[in-house]
This record gives sequence, structure tokens and C-alpha cells, in this order.
Amino acid sequence: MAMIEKLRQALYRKETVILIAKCSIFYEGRASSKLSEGERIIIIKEDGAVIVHRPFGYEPVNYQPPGSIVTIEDDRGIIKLNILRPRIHEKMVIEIKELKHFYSSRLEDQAEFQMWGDEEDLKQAIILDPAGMLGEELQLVGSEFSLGSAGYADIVFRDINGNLVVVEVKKKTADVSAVYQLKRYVDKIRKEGGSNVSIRAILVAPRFTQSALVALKREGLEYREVSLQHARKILKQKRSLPSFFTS
Amino acid sequence: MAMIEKLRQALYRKETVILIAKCSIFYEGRASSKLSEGERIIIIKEDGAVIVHRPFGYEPVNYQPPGSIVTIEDDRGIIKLNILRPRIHEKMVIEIKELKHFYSSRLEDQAEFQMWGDEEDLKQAIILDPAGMLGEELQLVGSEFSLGSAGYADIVFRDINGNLVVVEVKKKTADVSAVYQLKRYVDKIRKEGGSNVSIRAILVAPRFTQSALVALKREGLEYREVSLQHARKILKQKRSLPSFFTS
DNA sequence: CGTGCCAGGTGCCAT
DNA sequence: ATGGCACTTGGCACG
Repeated sequence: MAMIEKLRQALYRKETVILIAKCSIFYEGRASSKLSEGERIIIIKEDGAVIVHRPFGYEPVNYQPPGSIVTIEDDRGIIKLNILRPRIHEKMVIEIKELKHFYSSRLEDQAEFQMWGDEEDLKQAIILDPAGMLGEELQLVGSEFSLGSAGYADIVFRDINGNLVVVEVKKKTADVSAVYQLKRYVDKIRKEGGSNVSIRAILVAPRFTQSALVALKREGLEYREVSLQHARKILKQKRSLPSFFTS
Repeated sequence: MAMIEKLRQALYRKETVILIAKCSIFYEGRASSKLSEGERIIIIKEDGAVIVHRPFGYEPVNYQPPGSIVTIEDDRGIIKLNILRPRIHEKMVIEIKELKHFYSSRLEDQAEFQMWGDEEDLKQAIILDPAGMLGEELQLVGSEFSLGSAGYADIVFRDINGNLVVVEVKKKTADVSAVYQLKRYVDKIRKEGGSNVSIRAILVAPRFTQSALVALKREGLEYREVSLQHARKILKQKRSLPSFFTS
């Protein structure tokens, strides 16, 4: 059977398709790109995602996200894949000069992907044990605290003297933009609450850039250096309690 | 020949390898993840990049970047791929329960990837024709203007009245953080230059969030809405001049 | 949908 | 290496 027919049937049956092909690629949409002839890996997934990889590098050189519409065209021996995203007028065209390999099948994968050790975990450790993580007793006021146009404060506490304490958490190096992110929240709360509320702000991260430290000082904000390992230890302790206590 | 030998030889010859396999995946490094059994696409590139795709979605579910070290282990019928990044102690383990498909070969791809229509192009259009893009005559002072701890200003102009004009360009919707990015630059220049320099600041983008507009007004900064198409037209005109004029 | 923000972000380029 | 920043960023949560 002609290759192009096999390809059509595979797509029709919503199989995952993998091609190794000498091809050229054109993209036009939010930006434009062109890639002349070379051998690449083309993945067409069951959900319409199309991903093209060169034989090197982590990132795909061209792609279209799930939901794209793939059509095939035979232009005098050259197979043309047109991948369309109608909503936003994006188009990728793959011109296949030579097909080195073809594979297609339906893949069975229902498993759940679990990930931990991200910023959310660090935040939880701080909420569960403020004293252990930040060195002082703090009472939780709220987290993912909505501040309207200013965004969301990671955590808001009240300290032993009744001050509001706004906390912004970074999982890795906190830079100057993190400082200004925090300052935005403080300004907003100060403005909303009037001058009678006393506010502190703490940037929490395992590391800080030099300019972040300078900006923190200039803006009168505090910071705490925390270790991710320490956070992990605290989470483990707290979470290993009977569910009666944790939930 | 045993599959594991074929795999070893392919890796030894630095071929690109593609596996379709029922497998489980474990990752431990900056974060940790676990993915139980399912059918996936595994790409091992010639430069040591390893990328695992599920049959849906744009992003790989697990990966290691180029330069990773891949070793193979036969654990009583289960092929174990250990992918290591020694420098930062990152490890991914793929346990292959069943190999549905194997492909390997050396891929030839020397082509250069060309992209345009990104932020850099928008910036160039503004530099080449400030009047056409921003509606006023401006004289270029510098671009990627280093401001020490405050970062880099996209473009700095001088206007007809001798004011410095700091320009921050966004290719898509400019949000409140873009406003503060620009404000950082202004504050820095003002501080360095003393109170005698008069500074204007313009945020340039095709779209602005509501809160960005509010923040701009509050901070006394200007903005210009520009069309990417217009920028493209200007670039085309200016660049089609003889190279004698453009270079 | 837009807005805000994290990501095992990655990649590029500067000092 | 660290730092500052864009990315066809993608992805999620929330109003």
C-alpha cells in the first residue's frame, strides 16, 4: 500500500504516528520560521499534537499543540503535512522529501503522573510550620490571597505583635523581580487597609541574587533563606501524622 | 540478537534511538516524579538528550537535557535505562516492561533554523522607525542598555525636547509586571542621573491588561499600542534598502 | 475567555 | 558560573 495511504489511515484511526523523514518545515503564526532540508523525528499524537525533533537538543524545533488539524497532500511525490490551528490562524507545513521510517499504533497510557518537591510543597512546609521554616510563630490568615489587580500573595500571616506578614515564596534563586512582586502586594494591602494596619513582608527562597538583596534593603522588606531539604523534612514529619490530625 | 544488545550498540554508535515501550518512569533531582506503567515514546538523541512522550499533550512527561549519560541494565528481563546528569545529581530511570518498537539510525541535519517575528524584530522596527512605530521623532541613545542591578532597558531614546525616553517592548499582552519592569529602569536612571535629567518611559505592546493600564497611570508612565503587522511592514521597507544603507 | 504565575521551565547572551 | 530576560513559552487555577 502506498505510504501516504498508510499515513492517512493511521491518522483516521487516531493512532500515534512517528515518522523519521528528510523534510523541510515552515511555520507561520504568532511568529514565523523556516527550516530547510534535514532528517528529523516527527510525532503526531492521538490528540492532534505534532512535535518535530532534530537529532540534537532538548526542545522541539517546530510544533503545534493538541487540537491541531492534520491533513495530508501528495504534491508529485512529495508528501506535505499541513498542520492547522484554525482559531488563531497558525499553520505548520512539513514537506517530506524522503520517508526513512514509519510507525503507528494506538498507545495505552492511563497512568497518573505524580510530582512533588515544587514550590507548592515549599509553601505548604511554611504554612504547616512557620516557626521551623521562618524562625518565628505566625498565625495563618490566608494563602493564594487575592489582591485584585495586584495579583495573589502566596501566604499572609499575622505575627505575635498583630502585624500582617505577607510572604512570597520562590523555589529557587529569588531575583529583583520577585522583590517587586512582593512589594506590589504590600503596596496594595497598605492602600486597601489604610495606614492603621502595620505590614511586614518576607521574601523566602533558598538563594537570592545580589541585586535582590539590595532591592529588599532599599524597599524595607525582609527575607529568609530556607533549605529545600529542611522543607522536605518538615513536610514528612507533619504529613506522617495520622490523617485524623492532618485533615 | 537480543534487544538489549541492539540498544547498547546503537547508543555506542551515537545513533538516535526511538523506543515505543510499556514502561514506568522515576525522576529525582530538582524535584521528584513518578509515573506508573503505560505505553510511551522514548527518544534518545545523539547528544545524550532523552525525551519521553505520552500519547497526548505537547510537553514531554519526563526528560533529561543534552549531555546526559545513558546506561542500560538488564534486571531479569526488565530493561532499565538509567539517565544521569552527574553535575547536579539528577537521575531518571525508565523501566521497560515491554518493547513494542525499536528504531535507531544516525540522522543527518545541518540546516539552520530561521525565525522572525519575535520581540527582537519588534524592537528593531521601533529603533529603525520610531516615528512610524511610536508617533514621534526620537534619537537613539542605546539598546539593551545596561542598568547594573536594575537589569537592561530595551531601548533608550532622546526626544525632541531633550528628555531621555526609556522604552520597554512586549511582543504580546503587557501585564502589570511589565509596568514594574519599566519602572525599575526609570527609577534607576533617575537615581544615577540625578534630578536634573528629565525622563519619560513608554511601554510598547500590541495589547495591555487592564491592571497594566491602571498601574501605568498610577506610576506616571506612557504606553503605545502597536500592531505587529505594522512592525513587519516597516522592517520589510527598511531592510529592503541596499545593504550599503542598512549596514 | 482573560489575568496571574509557576515551571525539574529552556535557551540566549551578557558580565 | 551568575544574572537578567524572552519564549510560537506551556500549563494550571481562578474569577
